[in-house]
Amino acid sequence: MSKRSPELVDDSVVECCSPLASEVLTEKEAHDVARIFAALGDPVRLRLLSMIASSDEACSCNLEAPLGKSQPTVSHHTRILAEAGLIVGEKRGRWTWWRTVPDRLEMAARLLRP
Amino acid sequence: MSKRSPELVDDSVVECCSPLASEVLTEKEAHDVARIFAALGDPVRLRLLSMIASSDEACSCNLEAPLGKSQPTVSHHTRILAEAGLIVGEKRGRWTWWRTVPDRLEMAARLLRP
DNA sequence: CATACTTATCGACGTCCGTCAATGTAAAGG
DNA sequence: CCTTTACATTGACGGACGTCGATAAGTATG
Repeated sequence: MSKRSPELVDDSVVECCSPLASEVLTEKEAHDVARIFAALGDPVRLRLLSMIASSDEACSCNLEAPLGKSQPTVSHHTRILAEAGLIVGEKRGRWTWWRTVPDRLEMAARLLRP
Repeated sequence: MSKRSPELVDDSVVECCSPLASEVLTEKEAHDVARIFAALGDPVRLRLLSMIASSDEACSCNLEAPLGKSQPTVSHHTRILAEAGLIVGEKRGRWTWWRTVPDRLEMAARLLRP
């Protein structure tokens, strides 16, 4: 999909982490989890994710205008969300349709709340 | 507590946000929430938070060594976590004791999971 | 007070991030 | 084919971030 850094966040993270409080994160766990939260740590990406989650499928063409960002910028952000495993894109005909990955959101939530 | 940017994340955020999916975040909501997730988006801060959460109170003196970071760096990170409302520090005697703020973690989790 | 100790702040450095114009790529429809 | 459409990638720029040494500010103890 991309030449450099196709690197998705390791899937083992999904299994790995019981709530933060139960045990101290290792360095690797912290690194992987941080990438997920970092993806959530930008206002534009949060609104992007929010838009996708609200209408359970969204194509990029509907995202640029409400965000007020350029097409490359939107593409950049969808990529980061996708690499964090929070959304997935499916190309159908002309458009790419984005959906959230509930398991991933669930997993992130589980880290914060027992 | 600090000369510049004592600016905590607006508390109204705690009320504001139903799950991401239910309604598209406004720009302000996204901005405030992003600061919280951004605070979680660094491996060192995650381990820091994890350590504090595990032993429900921790003093900075116990944090530097296991993190392998300098004292100013640890101080920097505790400050960011505190400004995000995720931890609070209490000065008792010589040391500052840090605790997590369960409501904040709960709120962040609620955004991700209905 | 003087000293030791703990934490916060400052200044500097290198790196990463968000942004966009320009360009590339791939598919659809004539 | 060629044009149009949708999206990705590149390159560049400014700003934010993580880090640490040095230093300041605050607090216990002699």
